[in-house]
Formats: sequence, C-alpha cells, structure tokens
Amino acid sequence: MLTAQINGLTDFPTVHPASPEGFARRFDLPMRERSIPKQQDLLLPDLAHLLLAGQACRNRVLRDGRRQITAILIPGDICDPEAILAQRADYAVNTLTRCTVGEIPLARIAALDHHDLTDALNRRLRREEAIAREWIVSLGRRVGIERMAHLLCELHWRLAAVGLVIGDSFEMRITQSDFADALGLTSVHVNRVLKSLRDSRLIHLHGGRLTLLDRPRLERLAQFDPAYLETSAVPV
Amino acid sequence: MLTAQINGLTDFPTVHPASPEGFARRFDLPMRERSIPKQQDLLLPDLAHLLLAGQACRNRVLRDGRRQITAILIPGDICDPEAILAQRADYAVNTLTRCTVGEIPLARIAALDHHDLTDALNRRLRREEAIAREWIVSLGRRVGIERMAHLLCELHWRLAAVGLVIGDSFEMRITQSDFADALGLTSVHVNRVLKSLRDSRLIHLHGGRLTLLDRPRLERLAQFDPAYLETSAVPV
DNA sequence: CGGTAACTTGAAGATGCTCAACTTGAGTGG
DNA sequence: CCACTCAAGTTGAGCATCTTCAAGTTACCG
Repeated sequence: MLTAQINGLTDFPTVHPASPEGFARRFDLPMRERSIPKQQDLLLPDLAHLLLAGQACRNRVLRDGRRQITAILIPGDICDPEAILAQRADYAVNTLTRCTVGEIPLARIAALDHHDLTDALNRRLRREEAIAREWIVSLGRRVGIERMAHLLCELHWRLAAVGLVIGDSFEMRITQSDFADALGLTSVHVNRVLKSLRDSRLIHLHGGRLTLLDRPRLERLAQFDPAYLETSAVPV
Repeated sequence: MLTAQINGLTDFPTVHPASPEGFARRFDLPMRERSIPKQQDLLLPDLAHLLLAGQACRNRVLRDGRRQITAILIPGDICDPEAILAQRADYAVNTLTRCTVGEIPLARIAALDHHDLTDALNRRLRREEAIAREWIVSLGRRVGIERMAHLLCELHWRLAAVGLVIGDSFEMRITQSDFADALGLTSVHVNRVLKSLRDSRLIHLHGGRLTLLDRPRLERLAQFDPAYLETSAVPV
C-alpha cells in the first residue's frame, strides 16, 4: 500500500493518512506516483498532479529574480486544477520539501467527462480563491508578525482537516527563505519574526516539527477566522 | 434602452457600451436596475449583482479599521459569483464610484439550472483567481510605484476589453484612498507615487480621466504581462 | 566528518507610515 | 452665479518596519 510505504520513511514529511489518492480511485483514473526532491519544478506536461506527501507551492518569479509564492499546497491538494479545467496553468509549481505526487494523464480525465469531477474541481477552486483573498489581506494590511501568525494558523487548520496535526503540532520543513517568498518579506526578517513568536511563547519549532503553544492568542494576533476555510469542506 | 439612458448622464462613469446586461438576456433572466452612490455597500441578500456602470470593489476590514480591497470590479463583472455558485459570498462589495447594478433574483437562477451558466461563471472565477494571483505578486514583491503601474495596466487592459478605453485614456474616478486600500499603501504614499508617475510623464490625470502617456514604458516598469487576462477571454 | 544549505545576528539604510497642516475642487444652497 | 462646505488631494517632517549587506553559527546530508 502506498500509505504504508511512505510512512515507512522516517523523515518523510506530512503524509496525508486519509489516502488522498482516493481522488483518482473515486473516478477510476490511473495514477502513477513520483517522488521529487525539495526545491524542484513539479509540473509535467499533459498530466494532472495530485500532491500526496510533502509541501509544494505555486510561484512566480519576476525578471530581476524577485519571487512570490501565491499558494502553498499540502497533501490532498491538486497542484494544477487549471490544467484539467482549462488545459493550461499560468504558474509554476515547486516543491518546498521532498514530495510525492500522483500523476494522472489529462487525456484520461478529459475522456471521462465526469460532471461530478468538474464540480469538485470548481469547488476546490472557489476555496483556493478564498485563501488567495485572505493572502491579499495579509500582504496588504498585516505587518510581518501578523502575516506569519496568519499563515501558521491557515496551515494548522488545513493540515488538521486532512489529519496531519497531532495536538497543536505538525511537521513543518519549509525554509525561512520560502516563508519569506510566501509572506512578501526577506528571509532575514522572517527569522526575526519567528524569533519574536518564539520569545512570546506562541510557537515552538524543533526537529522540523512546529507546535502552536497558544493557538487562541496566535489566532487573535493574526485576526484569523477560519470561516473562509470551513465553508466548502471540499470532499474529493 | 438602458445603455442610451445611462450614457445620457454626462458625468456617469465607465458605462459598458457592449451592453453587459446581455448576461441576463442570454439566459432569459429578469434584471432590475439600481443606481447606487459612491462608497456604499452594494450586496443585497437573495440577489446576484451584475455591475453595469461605474467601479466597485470587494473588500475586507480588519477589527482595527485596516481595510484591504481584494478585487476591483468594472462594468460587465459579476459582483458576487459565489452567491450564485455556492449560495454565499464571504466578502463585502462596495461602490468606488457612482454605480448602476443589475439585480437578478438568485431563486430564478437556481431554478433554471443552466449548465452553460455555471460553466461561464466558473470560467470567470478562474480569471478572477488569475487576477488575484497577480495581486499577490504585486503586494508581495513590487514596490509602490510598480504596484500602481501594474494596477493601471490591468485596469487599462480590462476596460479596453469592454470597450471603455479611447486611445490610451479611460475614465477613472477612484479616490487615492481607495487606491491605497487596493495597493496595500497609505493614501499619502499613493499621492506621492502618482506624482512620481506624472513627473515621469507616464500618466496624465485630469477631470476624472486617466491617460497612459507611454504604455510600453509603464508596462515595462510594472513587468506587466497581459497573458493572465487574455487566456479566458470570458464571454457572457 | 566534511561540505553546504539553512539559520542567526548586527548595523546601516530604504521604503513607506503617521501626524499635521494646507490647498484644491466638486457639489449645494442662497 | 457666487459663497460655502466638505471631501479629496498635496506636501513636509519625523519615525517604524523591513531591507540590504555582511559575518558568523548551526544543522543536515552524503
């Protein structure tokens, strides 16, 4: 079994135990697994990509090298829903940690033309747009420490929804540099923000595992309201 | 005729001459027009709202009053596609200028259950998400002047697509304060950024009309690439 | 156990903010 | 048509957040 096999690797990050490959199974689609090192481009042409383990991101790089992450992907997420729905994705997807992806030929998806499937994808897209809106609020109107707090609350909530949180702690191997590119900050400032959160006893980070020590206070600091994530509980 | 009637008002901003109410007509939906002053809440319950004239925005306000605009709406845009697709919209919509909206009862839309309609809405949603991604890049990685340049390029492109640009100039009555809330800046800084763009002879603003004096240079400054807007030309 | 990526810290500087005063301009009523 | 009013725009000065540059230190991986 895939799940057992992955869990056997001791340092393998954030596996979705609720078998996200259920997506492929539900619609009877062939899926090939692939393991990818961290900091690599992930998308291959003519395939849809389902993230099974690890964390990835969508990002854009400006001509002068400035990089902005526009979304963080966790197990169970589809990396490129636009590839399925619109035959194109206008972004790159990179791994933030070592990842396992499930690859499904686009041709097979197109062939089955399943109404439930496009419905499910569109529901996911609406949720992703809600997340994007919240990122816009963060980037526009929250200061560094609030931005970081909000992102950690979001990740906690999303990881919990797929069973990857124990207590208030979860695996977190994203580098400070990548956090910086997600939060619109520099890695130096991310480091200071994290130190400040540690000093305030709001978080604890050790051995690639992050613990939210005082989630209520963290959520208050971030003005985090999970309503935007709850709405479409998004099966499939 | 609606279009003629609106165009009769001399100071009425950015009317979509290509009759955006074609949306309602195409699907044979009843639409009531309503005129709304600037800086007002726009959404009413149990209705879908189509923007016919003027400019509006989706926004969120934090507890301490900080406000972030997450999207700018122009004639032809649907203010609350989520209200139609998911029976809820987790944002407020405000008018930025005086507006005319077309209101369509949600019950009537739900009743017809037209597949083309949900398809069209989902296509619009994907385009909006592409715009949101670009806003994330701007807010995260562009400095003030680049952010403003990029937004002006975006508005130029979108307004041109609905026939509201003459030469390189279009009606623009959004206040500097609202620009600030869209760009994650203060109105004071927006003022300085606009002055700088004026001094560089990149834009000209007079009598509520904005002219892009050197669009190629402005687009280079913003690193603007209209691909994300072109993709789904979005009829309906 | 050596090498490299990631993290940490300090100091100086840039971008953008806050506060405050003033100017301009559009809409209103006399 | 003018005076009045209030919202919007403009400008200056000082300050906060965050950046840049640079020099370490730690931790992971082969």
